[in-house]
Amino acid sequence: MSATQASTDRSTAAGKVLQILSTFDREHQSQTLSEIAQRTGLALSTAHRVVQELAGWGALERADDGSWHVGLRLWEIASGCPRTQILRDVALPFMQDLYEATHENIQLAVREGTELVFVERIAGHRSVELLTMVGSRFPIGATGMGRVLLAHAPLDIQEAVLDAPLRAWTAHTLTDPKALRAQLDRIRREQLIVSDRQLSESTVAVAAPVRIGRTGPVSAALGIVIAARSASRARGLREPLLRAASGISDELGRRTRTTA
Amino acid sequence: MSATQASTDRSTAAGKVLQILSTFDREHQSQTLSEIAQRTGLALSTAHRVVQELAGWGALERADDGSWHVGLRLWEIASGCPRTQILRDVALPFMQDLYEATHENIQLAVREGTELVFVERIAGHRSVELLTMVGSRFPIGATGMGRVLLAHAPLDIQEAVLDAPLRAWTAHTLTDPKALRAQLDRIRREQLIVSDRQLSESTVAVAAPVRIGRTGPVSAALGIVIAARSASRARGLREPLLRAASGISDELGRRTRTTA
DNA sequence: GCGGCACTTCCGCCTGACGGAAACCGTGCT
DNA sequence: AGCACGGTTTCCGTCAGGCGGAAGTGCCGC
Repeated sequence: MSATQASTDRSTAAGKVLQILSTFDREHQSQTLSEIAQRTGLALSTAHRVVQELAGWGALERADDGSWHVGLRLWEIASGCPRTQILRDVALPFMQDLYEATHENIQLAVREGTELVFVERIAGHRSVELLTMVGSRFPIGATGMGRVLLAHAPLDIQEAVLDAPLRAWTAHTLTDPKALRAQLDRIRREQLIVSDRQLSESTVAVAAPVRIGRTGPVSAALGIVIAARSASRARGLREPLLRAASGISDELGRRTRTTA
Repeated sequence: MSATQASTDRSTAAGKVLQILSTFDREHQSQTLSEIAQRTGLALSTAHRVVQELAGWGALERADDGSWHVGLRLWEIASGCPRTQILRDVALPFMQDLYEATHENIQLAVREGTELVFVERIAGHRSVELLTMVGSRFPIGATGMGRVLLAHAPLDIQEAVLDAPLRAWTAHTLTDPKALRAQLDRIRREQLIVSDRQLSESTVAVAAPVRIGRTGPVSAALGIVIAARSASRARGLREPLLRAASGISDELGRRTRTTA
């Protein structure tokens, strides 16, 4: 009976729903029933039944070509996720202003575990091509924004990241734990980081922490990403970035105080 | 069989997951286990088990005070919802420009059934207080943006809305089906609507359809919402709104062509 | 027509979900 | 301290609902 499912053991009913939903990741936003069955390891008939049920609820929708994708209803529910919603509501106007002042890519991200998740982004037509999009994940050590979050993360997280080998995304990526540790110290001192071509050869980022209230815990990172060829502009972005970040922090503090 | 499952039949396993997720609506973004059990009608122990499982997966998260809310993982998956994602990706830069030109509330919405769902919004610090937020639903007949979508919806939807009694949200809301029908005609002719205090006494909206390609099906509505007291400005917003809407339409057409 | 593919439906076996009940907290009141 | 209470967690016997193999359907393309 179901002998060899060592690590793939997801036999609970709720688990099946989650398994199926999880297949709809960045690379597979739209897939056929058989793909779903394949990727989850479920029997076709089982996948079919669950998918039908999810569809009946609006959690999945079917495209004209017969493939499935995440439905509007699920998006609605999920868009109420407080981690992102409060943050977005509060941050957007500030990001707005920042964009208007700089016309560069403005990004907002939170930490989950040892990864960075992008929550919101403002970009004009003619901005740099970015690897990142809303909802995508990156290892926390690889980007300026990630390092900001890492610098303020619980110690066990920091150690975990520093102990693991650091991947070199570009020729400039810091891979020496010592150097990274020093950089984290500096972030804590200066509340800011200028990150030069760490994730991609063509981009430079400036990033700062967003807190809950002026001195509260760090809940997100705000960053500006510019083309590496105009790296000289980075210096001028520090001031507006810090202003925006502390504006968001203050507003977050105000809201959570009254809410709680 | 399965004869009389009128409304109370929610006995499937996947159903329980969905029932629970559905409780996390606009008004209940954060709730305790007992609330969930109550609102779903599930036994406490059952709710507990399922919630635990969802939490194990990151679909739900627990706040410091012990209450539950939607988790980041679910948000990530759902943020891949094509209906909203493609739209947002394409539309944001244009909404951006539009905001910069007008400094008013810029909103983007899609239709689902006979309802309007807000997908994205750009708003400055000092903008009008709005009833709407990203992810919220409204009856499609009540707003300018909704009527734009209604005007281009399948006929059965149109009839369904026109046949049902129209709620008067304000003293100015159109409630006569004849008048509404005329307005829909006009929207189709002019590709634009100025909607005067239909949903709230304090706001006026200008809205236009967003298509897939220049002549494709209408997939969303783009709108600008301003304070009713500055209604005179509405006229000047028509041009930029139409420009932005057709910009988005063109870009959408381009992308879906290459993707498909 | 025929084989192949992707999806849908059927149905009997059996497992994993169900929920009542009881234990386990933390908190506030006396 | 003792107690009562609301919310949460664990346990476990019963049994209904999920499971998936297999057969049926519909749709190409050869």
